[in-house]
Amino acid sequence: MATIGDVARAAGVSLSTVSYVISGKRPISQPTRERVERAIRELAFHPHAGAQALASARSNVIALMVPFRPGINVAIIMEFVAGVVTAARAFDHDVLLLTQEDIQEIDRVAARSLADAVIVMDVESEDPRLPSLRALDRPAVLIGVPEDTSGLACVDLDFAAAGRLATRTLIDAGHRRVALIGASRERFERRANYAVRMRDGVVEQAARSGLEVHVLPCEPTYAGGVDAVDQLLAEDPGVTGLVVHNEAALAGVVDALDRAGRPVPAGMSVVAINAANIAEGLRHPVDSITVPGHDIGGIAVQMAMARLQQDSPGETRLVAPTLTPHGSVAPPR
Amino acid sequence: MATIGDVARAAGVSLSTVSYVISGKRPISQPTRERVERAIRELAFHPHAGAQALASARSNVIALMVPFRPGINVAIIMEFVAGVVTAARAFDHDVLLLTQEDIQEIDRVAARSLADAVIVMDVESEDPRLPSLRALDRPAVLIGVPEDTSGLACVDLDFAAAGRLATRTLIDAGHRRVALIGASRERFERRANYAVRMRDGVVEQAARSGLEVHVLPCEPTYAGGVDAVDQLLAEDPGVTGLVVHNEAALAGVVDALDRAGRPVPAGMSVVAINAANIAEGLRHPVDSITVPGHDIGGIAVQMAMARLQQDSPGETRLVAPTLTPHGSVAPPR
DNA sequence: TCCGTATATCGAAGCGCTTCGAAATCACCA
DNA sequence: TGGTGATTTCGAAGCGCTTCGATATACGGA
Repeated sequence: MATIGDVARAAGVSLSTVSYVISGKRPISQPTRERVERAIRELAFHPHAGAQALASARSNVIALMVPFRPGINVAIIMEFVAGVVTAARAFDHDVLLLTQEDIQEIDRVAARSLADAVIVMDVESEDPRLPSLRALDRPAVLIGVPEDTSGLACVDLDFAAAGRLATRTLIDAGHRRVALIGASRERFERRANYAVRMRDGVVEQAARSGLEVHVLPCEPTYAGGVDAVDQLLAEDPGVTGLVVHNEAALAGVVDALDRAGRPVPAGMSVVAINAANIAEGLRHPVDSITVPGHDIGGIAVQMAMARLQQDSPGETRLVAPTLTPHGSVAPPR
Repeated sequence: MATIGDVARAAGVSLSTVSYVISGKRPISQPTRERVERAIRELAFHPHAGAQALASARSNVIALMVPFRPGINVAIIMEFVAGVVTAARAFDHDVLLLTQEDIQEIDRVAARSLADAVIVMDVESEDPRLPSLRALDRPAVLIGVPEDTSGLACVDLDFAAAGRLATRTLIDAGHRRVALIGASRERFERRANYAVRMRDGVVEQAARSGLEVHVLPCEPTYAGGVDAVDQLLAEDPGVTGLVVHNEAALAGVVDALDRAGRPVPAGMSVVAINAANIAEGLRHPVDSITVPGHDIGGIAVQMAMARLQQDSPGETRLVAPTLTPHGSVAPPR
């Protein structure tokens, strides 16, 4: 494996000149630079990551903490991850994978100077990792918005806006009785921020039109969706517009509506919030606000990089939702 | 951030003694070791990863190349990843994430000494990465089995055995007409090894009982499953046992059988191969051979670690399948 | 008592890079 | 022609750790 010394010898310059050619931190004359670059190419030189990290106090690695606990929405997680990796590479950084099982991993990675910055996914309202993250001596970016964001950098979909958008779509189509099939009761009880913000958005938008919303928590399974529909139609058969914020239950919801003689969209208009590539796999495709996981992951990296340049104050960035129609919203009959 | 020098001073020993206490590569007397360990604890010392990598020529990092291309089975990917990370941490290694977009990433990571070993997921029969992997100057483990495994370390589910097991389950229940709804035509045409091996296992097991198998490729969507069932029932209504090796289509298959008056299991017995946590989300749960992604990921790490100790010859490890019944197999009516 | 052997610890070199200050070179003008 | 400042390159120190050979100490046997 060639070293920077080999390159220097081949190009007939000093070690430091090669280093400056690579980093661009000092001006190097055109001819010298060309000789060095040629030597680098010919020797297929790649700087030793450890040596670089040691000398420069920068690892060029971002740590990414991914939730692996069961029940998590895998598709969307993968999108985030892909977005983070892609963006990180664009900044010439690599991504180190951490699991959520052990909070201490954050500190270990920082203390060992393994990573320059940390991105944490799936942050909850009262996340146990918040103290560590606040105390961390390097940039941290949270995907998800905790209750108290002071001093933190956060990014997420604007779930309140998504709730409003979904609801407005139904109302604009003429629906006057609207329901929300949301996250599981457990999520609401733990005050999972996305679930709460979403619900508040739906309720608020409906209130603007003088409407009330029937809110049903729902287990994140096919059966959960079926149960929620059964319950809804029993308690409130006049509902004609439905917002579904529960990806795993969506198929069950659609099927149950079908079997109840309320097929989408003739018998029930539906708007869902979910990961991309879900809406198409259903018996009846559903208008969707997809979580732009790739974009959000990219923004998280940008925020981390910015904070690596200069430490910035806390900031929460909420990405605006967009709705993709699939013909599941029709006027009420 | 404390350095090993701080620890040495605090414990009143030399630098090298601290290093040997940490690595255990030379015997250190009990009292000395205790003093050093106390100093480490009190200073919260963590060795600098870059310095360690530089001095020891070992980064303690495994690179993991994950497929992010669309259409991939996300759930199972996540299981692999989780298995790899968990196992890696058990060996005191971290995991660096690479995407499949760029083959050169493997070489870059190796040349920079960023990773000690590489694990590559979703390897195809004629994978474009095979040359790089064969030429690599450090251990590589493939998840998936290419056509020519010479000199390579591979691990995967034993799909042929899975095919035999699924088929035997149906035959033992009394079924004499059996079909396979498999991967997409495109997968078969590209000779995706898992698709082919699975099919061969099914066909072989059936042949042992003197039976033939109706094999249908199937698009990996809900609609694909519906289409496959329609086609099957049209062409071969006498089929009573079905093996489904197409996770995304499974829901469509089950629903289509339902609507065709052939509900599972009364009208059709079904065994599926899929990721865990899929079978339960269906209208009718289905007997499943789940891909043990977590285990396979762990084995991949073990293989990499073993090859870090001493280079071993090529080896392919196939994990035996296990079937979890969910009541979707009944005697033919 | 002295030597050989085993055990425990030390010291220094070196891993491959970055970075700072200084040296060398050059152009230009007085 | 010498001096000045700007431009380009060099040299050496140092980042924090590992590891090899050497030293120091202890112990048992002759």
